[in-house]
Amino acid sequence: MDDTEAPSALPTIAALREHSLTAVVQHEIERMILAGELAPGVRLNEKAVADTLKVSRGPVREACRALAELGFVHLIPNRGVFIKKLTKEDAVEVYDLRAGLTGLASQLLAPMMTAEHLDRLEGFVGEMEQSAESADFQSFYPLNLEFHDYIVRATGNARLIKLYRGLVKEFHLFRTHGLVQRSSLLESNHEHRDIVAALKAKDASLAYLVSARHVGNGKERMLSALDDLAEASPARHRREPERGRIE
Amino acid sequence: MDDTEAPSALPTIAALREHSLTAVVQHEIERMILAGELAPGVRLNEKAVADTLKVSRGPVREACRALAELGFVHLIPNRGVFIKKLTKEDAVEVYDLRAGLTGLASQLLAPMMTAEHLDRLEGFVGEMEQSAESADFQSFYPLNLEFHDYIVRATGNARLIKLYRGLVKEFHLFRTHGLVQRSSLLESNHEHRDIVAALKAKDASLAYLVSARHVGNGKERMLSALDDLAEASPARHRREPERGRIE
DNA sequence: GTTAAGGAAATTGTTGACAGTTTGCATAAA
DNA sequence: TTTATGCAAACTGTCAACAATTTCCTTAAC
Repeated sequence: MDDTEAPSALPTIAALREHSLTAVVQHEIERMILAGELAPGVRLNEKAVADTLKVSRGPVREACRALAELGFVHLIPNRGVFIKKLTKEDAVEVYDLRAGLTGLASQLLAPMMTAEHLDRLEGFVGEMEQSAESADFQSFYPLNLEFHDYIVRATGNARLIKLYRGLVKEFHLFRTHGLVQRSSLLESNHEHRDIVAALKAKDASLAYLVSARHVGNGKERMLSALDDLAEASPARHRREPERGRIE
Repeated sequence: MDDTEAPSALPTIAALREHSLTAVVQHEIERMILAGELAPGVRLNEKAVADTLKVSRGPVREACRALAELGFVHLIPNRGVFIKKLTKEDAVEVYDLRAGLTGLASQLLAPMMTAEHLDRLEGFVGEMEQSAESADFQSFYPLNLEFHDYIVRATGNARLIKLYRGLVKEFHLFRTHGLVQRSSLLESNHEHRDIVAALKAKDASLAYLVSARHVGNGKERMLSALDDLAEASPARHRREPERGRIE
């Protein structure tokens, strides 16, 4: 089974033909949201977006429909599309789901573990160990992403892969919104070792447990960090971002 | 801003305003797919759909974009939208995911179980018991759906609820395509009792295990049934549905 | 008989325009 | 000053038309 998706081999012809205007617009809006260029809660002005991207409103509207289904924006009839606002409750939801899917991926992979899988995973853990020891969050973070993505990919379950990556994107949103802190790198990587060990032993139940708990620990760290934050500035009431326009 | 408005007296106006043409079209196409009126693999003729529903192509295209993100249709640039074909591999994917999400829901609900939760769940199991004893699949099936949906709903995790219900819809598709058989009702309900028992004991790990296994058993029954089917008519090669038009 | 080429028809991609609704401002009344 | 009212601008919802691409049928060559 080929579980490694070709990164970007020959996007020459295929890329141009695969990318309709709508797809490009969708990708661009998604990028803007993930990059924080579109603040949560603001309304997307269809015409403004269309003019900026040099297209008509049709593709923009189609892209927004897709993004709404993906959960990045919210549609209100006759009002327009609004960038989804993410609350602490949303973070909890995403963490819980991510824990479940991460655990499920490990559980599914455990019985089909190959030597190559083990090699790759141990490679990631080794690299992360180095990053963690030098407290290099910059290099640790993408490795961490790739480690978990690799496990999910290796299951071969396309739906699981899609859902998981969607959650990871939402998770990125929390980072840009400052809801996530850098956790203890060494501690995190120790949990990675536990995951690999369970996979190596082909113990599906254990693999689920340690994987789900790994994400769950991240959730707990976030919640306690948020509580600390609230304690530091207790009377701070939430500011409601009003409607606004892009550009 | 405290608008002391009457709770939810007239959904008539709200309902109309909530439903844009696009939403109606999306719902209608989804219904046609789930009802089997649109066969897998066939192309959706935008103009034909638009004419049938008495709308222009714009809303149809927007609806299709949303349905593509939901996984019901597949978009091929310059070719059109195609109803997703579901294979045995798809069924396995959906089963595995559904097992994971079902397990996750039980795991999340376990620590927050209330007396009312227990009451409702035991009620469902009791009703299913009656249906199972009289081999009344017709009444058992919706009860079974509601039992599981209730557990998922009770978690309060909106994303989990949405994903789970999406999978259930896909699962319905397999039923209409004959990939799923009526399993042993009594056996299935016995597993329901195990789930409720684990939830009652607030044992999250056990709740996950029995819930996930419950769905996993369904998967195994489907696979073995499929194998039997293949054995019965061995040389039957899969017919490739060609492109076609609706109506 | 099979394969290749050409062109017409059908279909999708995209655009601009119009209708209905919402928003915001200005004016007026209390 | 505050609150209501009405009008104008802006925006979304929808549609019909045009452009680009694909599909299909006909014709011709081997």
